[in-house]
Amino acid sequence: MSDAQPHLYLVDGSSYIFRAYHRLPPLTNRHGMNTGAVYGYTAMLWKLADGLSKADGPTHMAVILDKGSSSFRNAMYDQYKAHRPPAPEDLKPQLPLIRVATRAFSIPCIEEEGLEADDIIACYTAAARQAGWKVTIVSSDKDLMQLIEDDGSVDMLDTMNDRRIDRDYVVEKFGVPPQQLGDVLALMGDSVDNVPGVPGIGPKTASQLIQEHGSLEAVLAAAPEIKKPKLRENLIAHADNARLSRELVRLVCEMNLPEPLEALALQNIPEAPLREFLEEQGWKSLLNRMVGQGARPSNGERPPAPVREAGPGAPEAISVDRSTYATISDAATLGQWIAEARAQGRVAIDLQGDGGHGLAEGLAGVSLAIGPGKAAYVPLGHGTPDLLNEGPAQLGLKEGLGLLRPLLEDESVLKLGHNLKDQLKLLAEQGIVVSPVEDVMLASFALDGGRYGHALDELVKRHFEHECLPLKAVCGTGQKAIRFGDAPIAAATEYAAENADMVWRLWQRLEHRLAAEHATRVYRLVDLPLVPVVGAMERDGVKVDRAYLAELSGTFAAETASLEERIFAAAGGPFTIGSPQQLGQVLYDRLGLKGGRKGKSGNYSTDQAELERLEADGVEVARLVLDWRLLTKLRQTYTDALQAQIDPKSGRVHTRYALAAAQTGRLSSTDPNLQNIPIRTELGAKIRNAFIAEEGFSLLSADYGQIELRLAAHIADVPQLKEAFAKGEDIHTMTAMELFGDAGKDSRGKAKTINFAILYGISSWGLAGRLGISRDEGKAMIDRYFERFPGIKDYISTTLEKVRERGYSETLFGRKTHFPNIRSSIMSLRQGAERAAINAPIQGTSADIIKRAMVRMPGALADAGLSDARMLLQVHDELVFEVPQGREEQAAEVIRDVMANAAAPVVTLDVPLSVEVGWGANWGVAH
DNA sequence: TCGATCCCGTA
DNA sequence: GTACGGGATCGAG
Repeated sequence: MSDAQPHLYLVDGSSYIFRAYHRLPPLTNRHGMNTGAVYGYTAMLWKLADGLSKADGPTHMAVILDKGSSSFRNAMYDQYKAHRPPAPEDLKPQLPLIRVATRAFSIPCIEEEGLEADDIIACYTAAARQAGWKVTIVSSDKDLMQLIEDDGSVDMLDTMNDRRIDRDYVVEKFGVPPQQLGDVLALMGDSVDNVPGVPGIGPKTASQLIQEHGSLEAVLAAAPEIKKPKLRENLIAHADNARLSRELVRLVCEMNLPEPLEALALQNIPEAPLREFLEEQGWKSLLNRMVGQGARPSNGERPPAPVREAGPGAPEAISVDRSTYATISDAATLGQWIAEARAQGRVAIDLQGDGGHGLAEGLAGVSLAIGPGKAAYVPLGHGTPDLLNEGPAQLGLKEGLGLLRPLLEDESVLKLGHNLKDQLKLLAEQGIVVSPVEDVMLASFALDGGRYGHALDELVKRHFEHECLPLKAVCGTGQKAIRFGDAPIAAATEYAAENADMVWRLWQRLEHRLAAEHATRVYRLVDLPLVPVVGAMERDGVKVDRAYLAELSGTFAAETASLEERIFAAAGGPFTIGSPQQLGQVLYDRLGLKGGRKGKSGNYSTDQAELERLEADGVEVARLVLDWRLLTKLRQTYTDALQAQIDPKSGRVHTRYALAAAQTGRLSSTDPNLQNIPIRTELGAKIRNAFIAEEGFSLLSADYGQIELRLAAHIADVPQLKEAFAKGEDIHTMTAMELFGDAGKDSRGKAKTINFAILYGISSWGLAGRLGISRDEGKAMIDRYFERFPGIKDYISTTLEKVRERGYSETLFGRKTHFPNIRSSIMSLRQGAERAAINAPIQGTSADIIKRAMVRMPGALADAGLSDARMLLQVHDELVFEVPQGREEQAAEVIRDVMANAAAPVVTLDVPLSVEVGWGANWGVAH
């Protein structure tokens, strides 16, 4: 190591320990004390000290801690950090251990009464800079980011997420450089430290304002001219709070250094005290690392890094010149391209529709790519046929598709596409069955699910840092939008050919990862084969009784009108009932009702729970509004909207299923969403009766009973649950008996709530809210549940451990869902990710199973001589079919069989899957 | 015309 | 507490 510039590492010990406590799994030392956080802390110090001889590693190091509970900021503002919950019980005894651990490393530990760690860090940073040293602050606290210097002389290291935080990071995250960060933080406030900020201003607005005006004072000065009324008022009314907040977030250095800089030199660490500490704690793995290494755990030997998969990797820079794309308007040229595609054995294709959603309205053209940058557009339906003008030179639809058909159907030529479902649907209408195919959207979904969206332009941006020509640049937007087929051919070529080009390049990049990252099974055996199946469901659509819906609409409307009158009478005048803002004002300001709860936008909450609370207090208008909401919701969202969605050509409703939208692997349904048709309320359930079978057919509904609980029983290996399912017992009753020793209505209801809470990633707070009990009672109930069903507890901890280590969860079939926030330093994000990570394997396995059933269904029906039976809808655990009358029993047998055995042979479940089947003239009676 | 927010329907 | 999509309102452009 040369005598280069000294480099001081300042470790923000207090904040580290809190974060470590929340994110690391609990760990018990040999005295039965939880030491997870201290262990994490020790491992971190180890790693840092290990950098002594490394480039950019520390030459000097100190740990800075908070001391005492109040600082000069409390004198400034007595509410500062007032709402901080006390440290969790099992963290408290760990706090003094930090000092012990730090001493064991012979690293100085600095704390000062009345000063927060942040201020001490600011002081040392200033002193070290003055001495010409480099400083790295080991923390992820945003307040400390104010200290970062543009020239790199001060940066931060977030060891939790293993990343350097520098000026660019701050600019990216907050929109301003570190020098202006304090102003942004002052505006946005901090609910954890109870820094007030300005109401209604969050990170986004704060950053925008400071960027615009340069400083907090400038923002406050300009406040009267700000256009947005709410923002203006808040800025003026809370200017003092903003200034106070500015002082609260300011880091101050008003102390003499308790230890001189030179005293912080990092030495080789003496072995004895460290060994003693590790032995005391019983941390064998760290002890073993010391063996033969001397005390300093360096000498090049690092513990093996956790196994991480490749991931999307760094973006690959590409150069794209859209002007080189070809437009093909004659048969000879197209023939040459087709020949070259044949020679390559693969071709990327993209179809351009004519308007409306997806490709429903017909074909404007086809683009092809036969290599990176080698792409062309074949217009087929541009311009409107016109007796006087010929329109643009192009191959006609018939001729063009005639030439392309042999290529598209050639089994020896691989067709690459993005979201091929919609394109294959359209070609199928022309009688062209494309095979074989690969879909980059689905490949990306299988590889990078949960990481980001899988739209083509987003994938291109992520993988190539390239911006695709947006469709609106070609077709415009809104009312003035034109059909793709009416766009100028030159622009259409740039857009369409680029898409095919990008598909080609993406497949090159994704293909090899499928096998390497074990995503092949989900991609090839589940999602890809589902494409034509779902395409057929969309094409077939479901018949809807328009007259019946219209009648319901009428009834609902009349009912709504009378409710409206009564609401206005009770409210003392008309207002927009549908506006939560106005409703809140009427209830709490005009009528003066008590107990209004305001959300962060400053409006009163008027959601169902609040209105029900008012209703219980005898407020009649609350009941009326609830009824009004139910009726308007049903009318607007269902009876009216559904009528509008009936395709005039088929008289049926053709929903569209998104295959790569839901993180867990579920399908989603849009335009209209047929996966949220009402059923729970009596009134809502009437809407299901509008879904009817074609003349001579019945609607048949088959749904899995409690599939997610069954999967939880299997995955978490809970003997009692598995046994109950095997015997066909009522699962919630069984749970109630286990938990409470009785299965009265009340107990069973509670048990049911807990069972669901488990699936959703339980928290004592959430359960308490749901059951209307205290948090402690909720906690006790969860503890009891874990005690009775230890498998569930193990499942949760091992799942989280795995996700933290690898970054993703997996279903029984190997579908991965990534959780980028699982190690976030922002608690709410992290906890959200944890709940989702607990739920994803269960919800995702259920999605895999029903998808496998769907893939097998058409063949199974055909084999049974039921090719007239059609699968129409999927609602997560339910499939809806149209079956010829008189064949219902037989179809039910086949369907039940396919669904119940859909996990096999890949996965053998310890619990049976039950399938309930019903049928009738409409969905309401079938379900 | 667009995005954010609130509210609410399903599994 | 999980996973979605969509309607209305509101405020901005």
